[in-house]
Amino acid sequence: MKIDISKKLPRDFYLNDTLTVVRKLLGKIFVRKTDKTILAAKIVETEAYIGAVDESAHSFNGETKRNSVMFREGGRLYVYFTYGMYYCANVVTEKKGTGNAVLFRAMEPLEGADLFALNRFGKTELSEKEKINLLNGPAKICMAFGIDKEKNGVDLLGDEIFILDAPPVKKNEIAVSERIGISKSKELPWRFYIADSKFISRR
DNA sequence: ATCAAGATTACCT
DNA sequence: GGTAATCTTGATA
Repeated sequence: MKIDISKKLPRDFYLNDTLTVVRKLLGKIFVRKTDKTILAAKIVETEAYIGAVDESAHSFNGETKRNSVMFREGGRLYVYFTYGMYYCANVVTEKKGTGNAVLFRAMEPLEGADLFALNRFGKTELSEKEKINLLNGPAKICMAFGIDKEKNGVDLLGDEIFILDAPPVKKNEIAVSERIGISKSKELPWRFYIADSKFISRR
């Protein structure tokens, strides 16, 4: 797969309404470039977190040291540490000060399978089940891409981590549900995924 | 200063 | 389906 920088999503994409961005991100290509390697995957599952009304959003009680990136202008990566051992990655949305973001929950590997495999399982020969499990959870994505707190706040309009445009997923191919793994504001139907993808997280 | 909870995962029966 | 692992953060005192 060729990486065409001209297709990088522009700032305006991220400044749209969060519930628009959370759907439009489905099908887009998340990319991390390092010196010699390119990692790329198709986004197949996302969740919206909207600070003003969402008790489960990290930003709900206002800005803190941990969540400060959520309050910056849309288009940056918000990476947080949780459960003592995992990182999860979001993209910040909307204008500065709003405290909104979209969590990446699952992706389909496109480029860099060997490095994904090494980062996740310490080997390159994977079973079919392991191949499916490479990126099908928010912390798995960070493990596979090598994303940790060093990447918190990185601008997705830069050259290391960015998202490429791709044809939109048809509305009737997008499924909606309640979000996973939260205890507050559970009723909000803000999880979106490509209905027929094998690579979504479960539970 | 102390403490409980957590946007999870892997492994168990 | 159940739970241990593991530790930072934010809230409360």
